Amino acid sequence: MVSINDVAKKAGVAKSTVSKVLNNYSMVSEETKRKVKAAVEELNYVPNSVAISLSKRSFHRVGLIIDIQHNRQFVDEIGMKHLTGAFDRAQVHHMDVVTFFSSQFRDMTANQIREHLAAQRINCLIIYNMSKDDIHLKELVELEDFLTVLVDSSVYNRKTSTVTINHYQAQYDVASKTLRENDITDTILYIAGEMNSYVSEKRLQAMIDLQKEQGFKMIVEYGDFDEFKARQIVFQYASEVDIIVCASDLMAIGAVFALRELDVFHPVCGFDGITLMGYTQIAMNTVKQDFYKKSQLAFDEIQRLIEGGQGQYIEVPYTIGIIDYMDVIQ
Amino acid sequence: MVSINDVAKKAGVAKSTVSKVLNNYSMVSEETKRKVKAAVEELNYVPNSVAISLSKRSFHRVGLIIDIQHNRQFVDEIGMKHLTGAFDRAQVHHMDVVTFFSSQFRDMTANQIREHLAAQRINCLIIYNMSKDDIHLKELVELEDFLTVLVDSSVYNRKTSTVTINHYQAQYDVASKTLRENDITDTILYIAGEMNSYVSEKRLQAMIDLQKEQGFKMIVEYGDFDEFKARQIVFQYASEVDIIVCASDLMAIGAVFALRELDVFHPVCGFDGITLMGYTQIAMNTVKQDFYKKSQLAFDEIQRLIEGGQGQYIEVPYTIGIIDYMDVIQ
DNA sequence: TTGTACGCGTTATCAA
DNA sequence: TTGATAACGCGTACAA
Repeated sequence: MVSINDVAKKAGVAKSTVSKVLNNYSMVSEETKRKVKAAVEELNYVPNSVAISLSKRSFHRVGLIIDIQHNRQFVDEIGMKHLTGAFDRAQVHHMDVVTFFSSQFRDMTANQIREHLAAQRINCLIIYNMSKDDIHLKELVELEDFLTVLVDSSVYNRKTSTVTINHYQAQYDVASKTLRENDITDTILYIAGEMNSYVSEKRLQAMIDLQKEQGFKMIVEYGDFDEFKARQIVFQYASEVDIIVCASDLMAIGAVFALRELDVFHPVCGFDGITLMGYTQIAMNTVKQDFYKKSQLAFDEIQRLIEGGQGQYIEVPYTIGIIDYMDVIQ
Repeated sequence: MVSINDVAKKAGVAKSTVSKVLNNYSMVSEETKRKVKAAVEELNYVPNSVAISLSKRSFHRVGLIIDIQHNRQFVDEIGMKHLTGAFDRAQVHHMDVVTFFSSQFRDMTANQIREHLAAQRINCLIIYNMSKDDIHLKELVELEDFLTVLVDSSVYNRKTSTVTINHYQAQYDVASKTLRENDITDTILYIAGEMNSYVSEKRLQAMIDLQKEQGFKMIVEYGDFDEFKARQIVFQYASEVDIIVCASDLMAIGAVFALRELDVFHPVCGFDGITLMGYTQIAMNTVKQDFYKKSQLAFDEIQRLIEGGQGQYIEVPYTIGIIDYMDVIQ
């Protein structure tokens, strides 16, 4: 490979001078600049980011922590959109990115995670869908050793921002819209997400408040964002309820398919606005959010934190509606 | 962060001794081993992989090159399975992994790509679905500067292996099975993949040979693996054909939905066995392959090449069948 | 069996 | 404005 020494030799200057040209130092003559740049061009020289990150104190490598359970079979389009959104911005900002699964860290203490990340010279973190069960990850965020952006969480401090939609309001909106559109709203089955997930908690709270306002009967069951569990919950309660509100589209799909097998109809609404919904050709209300953009925004927020900004809470917009096949294919 | 010096100090030995213990050198006393290991435990020491890769010649970092077009809306479950499969094995082998999109390299020459990768100290490559349009990527493979595994391609040389299913045989099998199961097989519409894709070429050849054997009429159109294009091709030819064979499931789904809108029925078959198919509840024959396992295997093959193995052509199994919703959810 | 010194590619600090 | 030299954290010949 071509190193800074090769460039220096070709340009007839010292390697420290090459470094100065490359990093836009002011105290360097136009003549040397020209020579160095010519040599760089000719040799296809690309600075070694590994060496830079070892040497430079201010070099930033971003760790992406996603929570994909690839043992489950389902389509994980959300994870992919998170990744591509972040990778895209990383390229623009010329930053290195390393991907992790949160499952890797489940058996580690906060300090162990910290050293593990530091050992890869990672100093920035984007954590997607951090659960309260990830206690050590949460601890890590509170240590404030890394510049962190949480996606769909709610913690923030000096060095930590959160990028999220308003899960409370969104759940409230999609549920109340679905109620308005239907006559019999006597009993509602709410299939919540995971017991210890930040977003699940907020969505559940919205349902509880809605119930207080409108005074319907509500059965709450945790589906753990698992399509199969949602399916089984529906088999259990289908006869007693009028409307089913789900905390995720995947569970909503599981619910609708279960209802079809039982040959009964109840209105169902979902949450997330995943593409998959378009293919099922189920017309249900859901909360549409752009995971790709949200992840891009999270990366830009990392950039802001690097530049010295304080951690903050950022709310991104969502819309309520039906996902149609035609929306999905173009 | 904790460095090897901290461990050495704590254990009361030289840092080179620590290094020897960590890398399982034989010439070291049980006593020092014990001391070093105790210090490592206590300090949560994790070796800095960035420094290792800079220093050690034999350290291996693997670049993953995937070809996701995230501008298109469709669900990209295949890409995600490729990534998770590779990440999984990387963890087992304690190797660093860096992800790239092939689109990043479209405007670069082979030499530029080489320097770009070398600058990140990458010496191994897994390239997914390399197209013939990626001429510079292909050139790069031929330079043999990297240990490379191609997934679903056909090139191989001393330093390059290919992991793939038998695309020719699979296309032949799924098409002839679909023909057998239906009476009217007068005219077939074959919606091929991309003009310059290795796999598309092989799949098309299978159809041409099948046509010679069975003597039906065949219309061939390129759908570029694009669901929307497949849809439009079907609108154009639906009235003239009896059976539609597609080179991908996504195009097959596009075809079926188009037929539904036209309110006509023709048998359709697909290729890949994606989970998405289960949600559409379309009962069609397709080629089922395990992208997750294939990617794991590709990573293990990298390991074999590292250990000095020669590049080879590896065929993995596939099955023909229908993807059912129940298969998909558990 | 253990410790010393150098190299990997880069940036940062000084002296020239 | 430039160039020599010391870090960064690690592995590894080679010397002790």
